[in-house]
Amino acid sequence: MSNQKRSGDLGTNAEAQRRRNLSALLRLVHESRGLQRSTLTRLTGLNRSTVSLLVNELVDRRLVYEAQSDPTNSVGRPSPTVHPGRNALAIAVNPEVDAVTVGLVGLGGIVQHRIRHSFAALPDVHSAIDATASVIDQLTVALNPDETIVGVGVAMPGLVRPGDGLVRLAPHLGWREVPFAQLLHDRVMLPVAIANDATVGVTAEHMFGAGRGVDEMIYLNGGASGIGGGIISASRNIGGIDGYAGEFGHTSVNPTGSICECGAVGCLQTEVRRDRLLAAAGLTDSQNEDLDVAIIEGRSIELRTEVARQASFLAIALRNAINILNPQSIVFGGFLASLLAVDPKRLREAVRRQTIESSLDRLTLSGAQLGADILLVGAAGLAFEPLLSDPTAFRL
Amino acid sequence: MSNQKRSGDLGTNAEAQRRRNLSALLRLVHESRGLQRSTLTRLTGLNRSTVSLLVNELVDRRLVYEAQSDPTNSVGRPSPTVHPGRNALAIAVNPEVDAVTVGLVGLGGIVQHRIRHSFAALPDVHSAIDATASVIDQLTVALNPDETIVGVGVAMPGLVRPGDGLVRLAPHLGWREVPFAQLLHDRVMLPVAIANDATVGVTAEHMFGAGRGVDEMIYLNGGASGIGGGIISASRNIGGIDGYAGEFGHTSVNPTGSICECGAVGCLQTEVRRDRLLAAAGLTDSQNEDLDVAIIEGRSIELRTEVARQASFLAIALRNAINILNPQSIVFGGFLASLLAVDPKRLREAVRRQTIESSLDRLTLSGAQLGADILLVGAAGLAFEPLLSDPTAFRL
DNA sequence: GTGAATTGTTGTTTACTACAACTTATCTCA
DNA sequence: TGAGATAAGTTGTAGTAAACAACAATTCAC
Repeated sequence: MSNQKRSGDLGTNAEAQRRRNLSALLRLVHESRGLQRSTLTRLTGLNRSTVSLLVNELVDRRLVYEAQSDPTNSVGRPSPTVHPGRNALAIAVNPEVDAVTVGLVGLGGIVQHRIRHSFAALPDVHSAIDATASVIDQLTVALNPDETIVGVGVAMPGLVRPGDGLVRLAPHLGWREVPFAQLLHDRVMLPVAIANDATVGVTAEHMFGAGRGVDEMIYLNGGASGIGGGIISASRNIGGIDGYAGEFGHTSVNPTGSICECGAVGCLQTEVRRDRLLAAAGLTDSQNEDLDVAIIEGRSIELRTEVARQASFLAIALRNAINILNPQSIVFGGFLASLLAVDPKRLREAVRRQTIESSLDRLTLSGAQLGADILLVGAAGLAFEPLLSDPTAFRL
Repeated sequence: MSNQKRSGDLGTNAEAQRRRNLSALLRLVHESRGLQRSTLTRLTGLNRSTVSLLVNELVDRRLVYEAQSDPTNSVGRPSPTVHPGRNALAIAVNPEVDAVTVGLVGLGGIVQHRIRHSFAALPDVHSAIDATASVIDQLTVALNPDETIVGVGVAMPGLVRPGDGLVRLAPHLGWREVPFAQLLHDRVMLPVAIANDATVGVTAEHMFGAGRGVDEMIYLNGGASGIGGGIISASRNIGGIDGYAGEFGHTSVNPTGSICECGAVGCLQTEVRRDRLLAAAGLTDSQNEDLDVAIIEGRSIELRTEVARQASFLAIALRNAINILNPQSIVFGGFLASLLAVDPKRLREAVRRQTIESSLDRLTLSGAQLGADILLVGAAGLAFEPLLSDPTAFRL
């Protein structure tokens, strides 16, 4: 590559300008899953003729395609709709304790295939890599010749070092200092990007779910293994210096509470736990699909009491998050969504009592919208990132 | 103004490119207080000849000036040093309960004059505006003819709505819904920008103080009226949707603590308080300059006990902040700096016990460096922002 | 004092977007 | 049904900004 000039530099030259403009257009098309060329003109502020040239370049590169728009009943020449191209695909991977899920995802965040490979026992790194790689092979073999995998994105339940994708610690998988990205790359020979699962989740909800159009949001997910979170500010992910930001599960809500695996006392995730809800509901671990219904129905006094107890601890964590980050939206996933849904007013009121009035004015609390696809969509977003930030490097 | 194209748009045209490059150069010169042209070439990645043209344009606009560099003992033609221009000045304002401080600040964050106007009693809005405006008049009358005030920046102890600069609530001044920016603008006929004092403080420490070169930092300031904070992530201020982010003083550290003026229980600032330290040190409110020395010396058992107690609550707040934001640096101002300085290892150890190991690896805890100037430097930064982001609009 | 190294300067070239004029497609209303 | 209005795609030209290359200036090393 002869050109030294990359986006890390502060200056902008003509080539960088075109890269930026193509990137802006492709991102808009990706995030909206298709919009009119005239809308692109308005949103970018670029001249009509320039948008025409740039869109044509994206069409040439097969990154987008144009189609007639639905009749709009308005005067003037109809503007074609620009859709995300169907040939650029990403592989999304989500390793868990009992399975690895691999998805094939298109631009626009559309999950086209999903394959879940179950494990009989907690997988070690090599069997996880083996399984993942063989599922990826299976997916890539089935591709049409004109379809291209631009990369692999992994949503990892653990702490991941950005840059090299080293998994510092994945407590529930029992992994420590595992170069997962490198290992997977060596097997599938595709670019591999990794991030924490909650980080990936917040990006997905921000782009395609409950956080659309929201610039400042927090995502909190409650799973079997604890509570994870991600932060979006100014429409960008807040990762912190090592990518470990968003660990709301380890914030203090009860200084007299029990000891967390992290060593601290009274973490949010030692007090707000799915297993306690399951126990209060009289369900076993395998019945966790029934938990949401049980919570909403408030089946027993024990369950209602536990729900109320956990909601009050959750409110403390929310108070801290709100006072620190002043978000516009907090989105709840997993069983936390049920803790909200069972009585949204109660949770909101509990938070209201603890926060500065103004901070709550424009805040919405809501459930995640992407369901089972959230981590696949988010992981695919990691894989698409190089394409979106520099479309000039890709021609399908 | 005939050109509709402004930076809010996503697209980039030639004019925007030049604006961005001039802005990048001027920011570098401002933040470094002077660096060599060859360094600018390296940092921006632009061509030598381009930097030459752009710097000349900034010189023409009197925003920077060039001077011979000190001999460097290295081969090659010496590169001149580009210094921030001396003619562009900002007015910085910091209203407090007993006085308003007004400063005259140059590019590079250099405070040239500081005038403190004391109030006999808590000022109402109009007397505060009157006093501020008259001090500003006093400063502007004394200017040389070639010096220009580019704007006024205000560091406000309270919640400020970005955009229109409405002061939603300044509890200690007793102000509520005060259009301070508008009122001051009407009097001095200069652009007025306002932000919360801690927000302004973190920007100042980030640019010129303990946070230089740090991309992810938190600033926590302990004053008579409580604890405020500001957040920098990816080198940008995190304000939240209404600019109220960073209110670490109202995060929960003690669910069984006392009731805060915000209505919640056990806020950091109900437990970590300057007045309790003064009382434990046997000092009156007017002796607060002696407090820092007393804390460091550990004058009495009462004081040492209170310091230890407050440090343990501070550690809980830090734990939460670290787990949420994963900062590289936390900078302490006011009496919090003394709570750190009296035993940095103890505080760090208390935090270590509560946080994920990896999050602490690269974290530094340190005291603020800018001293009394911090709010003036930060407020001036608000006023300089339009100049820095679009130097093409200014010619002095 | 000569050569190597680094950087400023100048004239030319290249690339990208804006602009203006024209064309196309749709709706409205007589 | 057709003229006019409106909106937007298309095309050729122009303008602007940065890169590039060659040269000049300055310093150090030997």
